[in-house]
Amino acid sequence: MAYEPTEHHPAFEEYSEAIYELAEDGVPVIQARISERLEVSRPAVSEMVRRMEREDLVNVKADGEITLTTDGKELATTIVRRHRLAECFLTDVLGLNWTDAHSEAGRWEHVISPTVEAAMLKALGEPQTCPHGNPIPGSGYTEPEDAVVLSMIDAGDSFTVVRIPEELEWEAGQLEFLESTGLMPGRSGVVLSFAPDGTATVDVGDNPFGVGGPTAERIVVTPGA
Amino acid sequence: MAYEPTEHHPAFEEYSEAIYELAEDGVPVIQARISERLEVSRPAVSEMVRRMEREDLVNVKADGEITLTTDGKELATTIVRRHRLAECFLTDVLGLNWTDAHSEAGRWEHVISPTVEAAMLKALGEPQTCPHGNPIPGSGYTEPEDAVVLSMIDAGDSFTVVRIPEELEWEAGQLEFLESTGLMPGRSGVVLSFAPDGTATVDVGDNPFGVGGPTAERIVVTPGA
DNA sequence: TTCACATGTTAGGAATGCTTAACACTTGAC
DNA sequence: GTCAAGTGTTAAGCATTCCTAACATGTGAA
Repeated sequence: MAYEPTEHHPAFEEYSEAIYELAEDGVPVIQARISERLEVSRPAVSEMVRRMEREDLVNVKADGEITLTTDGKELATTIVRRHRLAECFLTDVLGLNWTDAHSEAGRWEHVISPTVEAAMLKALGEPQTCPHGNPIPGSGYTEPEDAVVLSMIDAGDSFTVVRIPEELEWEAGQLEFLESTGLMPGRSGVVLSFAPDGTATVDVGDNPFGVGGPTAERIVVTPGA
Repeated sequence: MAYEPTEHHPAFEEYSEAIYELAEDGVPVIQARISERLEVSRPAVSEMVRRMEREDLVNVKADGEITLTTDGKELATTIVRRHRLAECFLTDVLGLNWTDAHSEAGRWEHVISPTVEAAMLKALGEPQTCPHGNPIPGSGYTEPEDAVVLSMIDAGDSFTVVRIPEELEWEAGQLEFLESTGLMPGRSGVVLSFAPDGTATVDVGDNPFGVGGPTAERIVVTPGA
């Protein structure tokens, strides 16, 4: 890796991760989106993108789209891998809930060394996804081919949750809600109905509850139980 | 706690910890010692001490000795506790060696939350010392009353290792050496001889080996096997 | 007594990463 | 065509934390 995390540029790690995850979520990777995801001003992003370009971590296309270079991708996948591994570890070994695990992992990802990463991977039995179903880079995980978003399921049909995209994890209260309702990877349920505004009413075993349209358009599921 | 670690002054945590450990090791707590332990310039320490004084984390006596205030002590014990807990966790749960655990913990101490701290404490069965035998603040640990430094043991007498002070952990290669020879807390051995320069030759089961004078004056042991 | 060494401080500067204010440009809606 | 919204940039500045160079001061040894 050209860029060494030990060089102490935590911001490069944070920005690379954000760029990687925006692309993963299918969001156009432009400065404005990074600004929102990281909750920093647009000038801050502008400056940081320029510096990352200078360090050959990203390229900026003529239309403003930002892509990771080989080095940038290596840095990003390292951080994302450590983040998701840490989430697994925090939930499985230390018993944290989703919300706590997510926010903790946001700090842990910057202090985990290759040694610890290897030890965690071994202790966890080489998991392929984080607790929310997002793939751990390098694990060889591939999403089921018939994966669709929840809003594509017909009313009355059943589904199985595949993953809660990173984008939703950043919305306040979202993880608490999803965990409390049981709408988590591996669980199956039925779409009871759709409201005109796109809100889905689903049942995953306990009580039926509503899932807002934008959320239903992001949660990835497979058809069938 | 008056000072909130979330206020993003990681240096305050580092300096408080250094001050706490210097005092614990019996080293006079002055700026020059902090400068050496943290490997930063003396002007940097001078400035930081002034800022910590302003934030009511430390007091500076007329003779230059630095003491932690109530708030400073609270911050320091929090960080030291997390550091030593992390060392236990990294060695016991993830199987790291002493050296790796020590350097990892130096980063982990700044990202461990109260939630994770509680979970680690539970997972480890409420340990009272770190792997090197140093007390975990708040655990209620008290050092054996007959504890002395290794250099005080008479040649020919046996001893049991109590702890490797933090001071030695910062010396390059020291932890590797001690771990490889088996000179670790709980292990017993015999002092075979002392050289005129203070070097001790000891045997803790395998092959006899020499321990330098300054090191022998710092390792804490109890007389007897 | 004098000199060296240790210690602390001042002054000036740099890197990182953030802010707000202001401006320029594009694009879609009307 | 115009206007508003969205996007990116420049400029100026601030907080944190470090650096080197230079200087002041105290203390112990020769």
